[in-house]
Amino acid sequence: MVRSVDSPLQTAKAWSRSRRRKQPPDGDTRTRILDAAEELFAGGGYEATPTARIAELAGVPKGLVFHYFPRKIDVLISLVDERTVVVEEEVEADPGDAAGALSRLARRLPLRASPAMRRILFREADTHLSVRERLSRLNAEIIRRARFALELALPGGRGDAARLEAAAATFAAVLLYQESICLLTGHHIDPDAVAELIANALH
Amino acid sequence: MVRSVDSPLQTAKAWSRSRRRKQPPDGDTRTRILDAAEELFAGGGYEATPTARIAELAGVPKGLVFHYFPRKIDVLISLVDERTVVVEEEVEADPGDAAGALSRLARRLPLRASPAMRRILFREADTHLSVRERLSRLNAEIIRRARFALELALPGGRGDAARLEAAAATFAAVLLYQESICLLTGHHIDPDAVAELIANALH
Amino acid sequence: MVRSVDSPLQTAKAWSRSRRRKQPPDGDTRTRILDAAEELFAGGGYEATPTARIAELAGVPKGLVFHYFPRKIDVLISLVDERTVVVEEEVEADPGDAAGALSRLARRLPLRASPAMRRILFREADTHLSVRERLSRLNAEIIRRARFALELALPGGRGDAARLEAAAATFAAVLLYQESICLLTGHHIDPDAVAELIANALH
Amino acid sequence: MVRSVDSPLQTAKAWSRSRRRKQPPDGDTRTRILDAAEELFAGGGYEATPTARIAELAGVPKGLVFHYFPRKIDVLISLVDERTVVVEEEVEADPGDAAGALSRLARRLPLRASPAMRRILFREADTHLSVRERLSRLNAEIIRRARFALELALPGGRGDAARLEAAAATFAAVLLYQESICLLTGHHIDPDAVAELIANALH
DNA sequence: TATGAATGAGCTTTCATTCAT
DNA sequence: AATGAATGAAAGCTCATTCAT
Repeated sequence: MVRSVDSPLQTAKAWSRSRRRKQPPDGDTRTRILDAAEELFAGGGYEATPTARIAELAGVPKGLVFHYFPRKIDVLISLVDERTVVVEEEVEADPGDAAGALSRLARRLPLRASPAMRRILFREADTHLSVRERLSRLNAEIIRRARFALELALPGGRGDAARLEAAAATFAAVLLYQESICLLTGHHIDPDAVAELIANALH
Repeated sequence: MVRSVDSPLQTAKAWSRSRRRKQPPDGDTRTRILDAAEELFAGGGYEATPTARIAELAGVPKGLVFHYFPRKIDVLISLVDERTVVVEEEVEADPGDAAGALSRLARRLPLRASPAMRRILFREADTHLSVRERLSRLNAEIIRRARFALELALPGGRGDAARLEAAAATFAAVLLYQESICLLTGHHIDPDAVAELIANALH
Repeated sequence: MVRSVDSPLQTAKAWSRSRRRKQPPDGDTRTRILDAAEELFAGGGYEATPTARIAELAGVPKGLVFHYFPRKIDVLISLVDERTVVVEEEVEADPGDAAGALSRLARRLPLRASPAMRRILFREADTHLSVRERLSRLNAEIIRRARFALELALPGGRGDAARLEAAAATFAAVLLYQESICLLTGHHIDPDAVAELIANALH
Repeated sequence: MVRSVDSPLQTAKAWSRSRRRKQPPDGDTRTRILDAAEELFAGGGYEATPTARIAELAGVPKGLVFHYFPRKIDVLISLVDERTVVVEEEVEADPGDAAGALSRLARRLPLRASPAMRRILFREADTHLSVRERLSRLNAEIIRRARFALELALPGGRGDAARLEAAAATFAAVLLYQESICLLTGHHIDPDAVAELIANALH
């Protein structure tokens, strides 16, 4: 069964609840290590997190972490690899309602990842290539979908391609960073309002 | 279109040239240490940069770094404190031209900081409170100015306050993170296009 | 007069010989570290002894010291905690012979500790609270025993309580510091002579 | 004018009051450095006191300390040399009253030194030879005087020489360390009571 | 005499990683 | 798979001492 991500605004608590239901009671050792790393990387950052604390939080001996993940960076790589899935599937169009389509995109990012993993994805993007690539694909996918939604709603002008591209990229940027912005500056942005805004802008 | 020297997109080299001309000669050892730290923090991140490498790049003995900055974090704090100035001054209004005003805001962020310092500001926001606060103030100032520019151009509707706020916040988010997005994902966003987009959206 | 093996004046070499025979084999790495620390702390003092030299003398890598003792001070604390036992048990009285009882107390301090540990106990008393507390308890115990020995030998006067207390405290002070005095000033004090002296004084 | 030390129990506050009266308002630079060192060495110990903190407390630049005292150890040496004077002068005898003579000795140690300096003398005895020597001389002088006081009061037996020596040494040990004992263990010893005790013991 | 920047050796401590069991 | 002791390189930081001014 697929982990659904109903909204980028889903809380961390709700996420872990939904995950825990589908897994063995405490999860196997490898999973517990990744769980611990996810929490710690999201909280204090990859560099500032010693492997010893990962092991401690996971409740496993220190040496075991290196049994599953030969180098520390492999924990991060595995985390991103296994716990951030960029969903690249086709979506049905809705010719009449660009704002609605964007709004849906905002509420359901093409990304299966916990809030913690989203944070890691943004924060550790320059720690390792694999993280950056994942983020890049996510960004591209959001842009692709936003462009698709907007194209249908537009009469199809000529020089409008550039504006459309800018609109899609803007929408992606806001979606990706609204969470970080809110965490860092306390300033909340309503994705639906942005969706409507962008859709309006192209009329 | 040509990027002016004042643009946030000016190169690192151009920045340091312009700064050196006007900074007081406050003993260049401390300055060299900060220069080195600025470069290294921007490149590899605060946590991943040993003080020894800062000293090495600055061409000073290791101990001297701690003469000026008792703790490593003080280097970061001083850097942000002294090299990122959020400009909070009044700007002239231009009632007729919201897009132009936003465009000008994009080209001339209310922030005096080198590209490297901007990178540090965004990247190390959760490393220390002082960085987060500076970023927060910058974000608030951009929103304030964007709101101001848009207000004048609007007929002055009733329930439009929320839309206006969302537009301003969106604009700020994109401006702040366009540079990071570009670096991380390679996807470039044209600030002028975003300015026009946002302005259009509110008509 | 021959110093018995139980005497506080037994040599360091004799002590370690006797200990090694009966100590449980509790992983000898930790023990070797403590042995080395005991020797070095006694010789040059806690502050003047680098952990690196402890490791070196113990024949273990530097990092291992911190595996067992997270902070340097923990080595001292553990040393005092595990290697200085203040014996607080009841002793049989000897009503007729106060001098003899004191003499026995002098020869057999209510303290199980090597000469080196005794030195550390006295020298590092203001380095850490735990050391001071141990020394305090030792002092109190000697006083308690001395008072007990003297009480029996006294006819049981009225205002003699104060004199008795002073005598006991004096005896304790001399016993505790005779070793230090001898080391520092070269002046030797015979505990037996002091015992006889104090006993006589109360008649 | 000579600094009088009326009693080993004179408080630190009283001492500094009496000294300040006879000196120029803040004392010259060298004096201020020694004052600061005296306070810090007494408080935290020689090894644990950085020269920088001495300078700071003295209110002089760091470099100046090394102008007056080329090596850190010279501060300690000068302190002991100049601020602990062992008084080796003849005293009038009082044939009838051994207890009184000892009591007077206790109240007026043959040592001109502040309480802080006394603490330094005992604590840093194995830090440097010159300190140890000073302590040794002080001990010897106390013993000499105690012996002198006791000799007169005794009938003058033959084998009593050893007992007399032990008594004198005991008295010295208690006097020297009563202050330390009190500080470390909180156990107070009344010098007068000890004086009477020792005097009684030899009858 | 006064000053504080400069120097570098050495300190405590951290940590990724290895390894024997 | 599991365990935690072992390892040593390197980190942040301290500090006595020097030196140019």
